[in-house]
Amino acid sequence: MNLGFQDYISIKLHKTDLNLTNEIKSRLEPYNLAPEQNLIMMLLWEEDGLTQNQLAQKLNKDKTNVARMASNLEKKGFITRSLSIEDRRSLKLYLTEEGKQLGEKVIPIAEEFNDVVCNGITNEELMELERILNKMNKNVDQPK
Amino acid sequence: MNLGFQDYISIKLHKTDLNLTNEIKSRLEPYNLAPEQNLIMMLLWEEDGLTQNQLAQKLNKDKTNVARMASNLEKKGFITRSLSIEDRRSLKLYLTEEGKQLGEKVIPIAEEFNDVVCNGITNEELMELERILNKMNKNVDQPK
DNA sequence: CCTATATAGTTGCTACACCAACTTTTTCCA
DNA sequence: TGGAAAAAGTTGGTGTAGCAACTATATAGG
Repeated sequence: MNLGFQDYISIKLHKTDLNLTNEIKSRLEPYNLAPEQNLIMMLLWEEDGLTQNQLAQKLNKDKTNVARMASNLEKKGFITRSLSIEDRRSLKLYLTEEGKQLGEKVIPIAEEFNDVVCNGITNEELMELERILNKMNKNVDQPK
Repeated sequence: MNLGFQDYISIKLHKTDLNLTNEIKSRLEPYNLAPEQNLIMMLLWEEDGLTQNQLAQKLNKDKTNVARMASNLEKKGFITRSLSIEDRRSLKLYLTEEGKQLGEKVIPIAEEFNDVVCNGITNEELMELERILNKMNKNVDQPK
């Protein structure tokens, strides 16, 4: 076969991902929010009071990462963590007033970023892209 | 607009990238090679004697990462680093015998991985995917 | 019931990823 | 030609990312 470095689709994907991550990182910097911390906040803005475990599943991440990111968000004052009453093993994350207000500034930034990324790309292309990404995910079978 | 968490294309891309990275990571583990270290090796297997700076450009990465990865590869015995004669600021990386032999085992792994990722995906789809990724890269304008 | 197992979270470890600040050469031009 | 600016690497700092091993709680079966 003999593929060259440029021929690996995973490498191209990886580069694009890094590119996008860098861009959103710089856009969020003024708000003292790192990209992955923002993902947690986005989920909390949609539904307050999620546990770390629920977040880990939605984000598809190792629970250790979520724990550390949540800890950082708590230090920054955007959320509080309290033991769940139903299950005292788990921590529920709640937005602080500051965290709620942050959403009003940051959500528009995220939507604007999405617009920029999708500029000149049709809906059909986006759906095609999703379809292909899903195929790849299934192919490597890390079950989400 | 009010996008939900699931609607951001960059998030989907990111998840797929992490998925693929995890898979190749576990495949390379038996060879004592981390995914990004492997990218450096792939470039050296194509062309021995590249400088760290050249690698950083090809990989689209910060020079600090390349420096540390190269240092790790040196510790593992896969490469040596020597000052360039033409420009004594730069370090050239050369494969050791062990590094060369590693390629004969790892390149097939990488190609097999690529096959798995692309399973059930047509060439047209791959080209479409690349086209869209390129658009996104241009849109965020990190000039590659 | 009460131990075996599972689950939520934390800590320690390695590997990216980028920035800022620094050293050492090189280059450029006034 | 000599000093400013640029370029290649390194170091230190923060923020992911996943694994292994650990604590604490919850659940299930004998």
